[in-house]
Amino acid sequence: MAWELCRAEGLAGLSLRDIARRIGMQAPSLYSYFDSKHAIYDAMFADGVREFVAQQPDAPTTDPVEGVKLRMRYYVAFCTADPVRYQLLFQRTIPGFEPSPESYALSVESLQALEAWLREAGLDAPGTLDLYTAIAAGLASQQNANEPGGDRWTRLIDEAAEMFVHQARVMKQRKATSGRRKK
Amino acid sequence: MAWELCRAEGLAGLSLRDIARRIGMQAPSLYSYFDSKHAIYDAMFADGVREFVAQQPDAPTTDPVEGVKLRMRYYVAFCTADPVRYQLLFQRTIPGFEPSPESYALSVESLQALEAWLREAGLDAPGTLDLYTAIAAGLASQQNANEPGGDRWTRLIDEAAEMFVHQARVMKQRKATSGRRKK
DNA sequence: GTCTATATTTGGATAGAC
DNA sequence: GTCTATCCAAATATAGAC
Repeated sequence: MAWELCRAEGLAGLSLRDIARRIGMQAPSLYSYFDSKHAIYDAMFADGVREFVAQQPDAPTTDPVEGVKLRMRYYVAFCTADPVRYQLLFQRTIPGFEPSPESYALSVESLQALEAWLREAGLDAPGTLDLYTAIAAGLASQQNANEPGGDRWTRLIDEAAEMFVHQARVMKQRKATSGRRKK
Repeated sequence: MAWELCRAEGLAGLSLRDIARRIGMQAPSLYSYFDSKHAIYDAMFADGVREFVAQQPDAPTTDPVEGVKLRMRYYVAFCTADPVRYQLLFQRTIPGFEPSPESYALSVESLQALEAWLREAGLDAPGTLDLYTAIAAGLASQQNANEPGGDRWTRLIDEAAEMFVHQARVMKQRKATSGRRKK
């Protein structure tokens, strides 16, 4: 079915009537497919995560800097391509909406995949994953909030990736050093 | 007047009735002070920016790492102390709301002050300011979205500050080098 | 300047014909 | 399964008494 159509548009302040009209239907027809408006949100949430995972490029763990650049570019492009989807999936500021456990599990999986990738790339000190998500989310968030459609922040991705990998290595080094010291 | 009271609570999905009740009034009484709900948003936006500026700590430009740590701690604490205020001021996802030119000017001023501070601290290569705001916003955004009230991201602030200053210096160095090369 | 009462609009959801 | 018609609740905003 073509529910993906409405995804590209928006829903933060959209009514069921608006959503329905965009896909050439009347509002009540939506209830043949979904129990409530939140069920629509949830389906879009799950759909968004699946698409994020499916289209994610393979990134080399043998060259962490290049790999992180690739991954960050993809993430930020995904977020800025559809700010409303970004809001639904990552900002979670839709009033009253929380994804169902099943949908949420999808996003947890995706995060674990990122964690595994970072480990494989040798970037696995505590806090490294969270630092990564903060940097990537920050670039996307600033771009969407202050200059949607522009590149004032997206053009910093490569520099940010280098910065992150450098810091991740420092963190790992510190961990090793303090570990030795403790022994 | 005590309109600041409602600021601490929330408004993303709040009605005028809710706002009014929190300050011990009835909804229509608000119209003695504001022309519309958006006018309330705008007043809260301006008020939030003013408070952000007023309470900002002095940070030493003589020790950029320490200064950035101080500033980032303050920014993230300000954002996480009141996620709804954060949404209103920095995420800008309140449906239909845009600050008035006068209110917006306040936030531009604040950003220019940050830029001036960074320059004074010697961190003034192109993109440095935007990298700073991305990192700070990313930490706040992730904390609020994924673990409101926790410290999973806030505890990374000092590390992030060190990382940022290091990168800012790299960027400045590169600029100087490429400048020489061009000459 | 604050209240009660109410107008007006809008949005989510249901009923029932086709 | 999609439509029209409609119900019901909630929200912004206004009118007018006090």
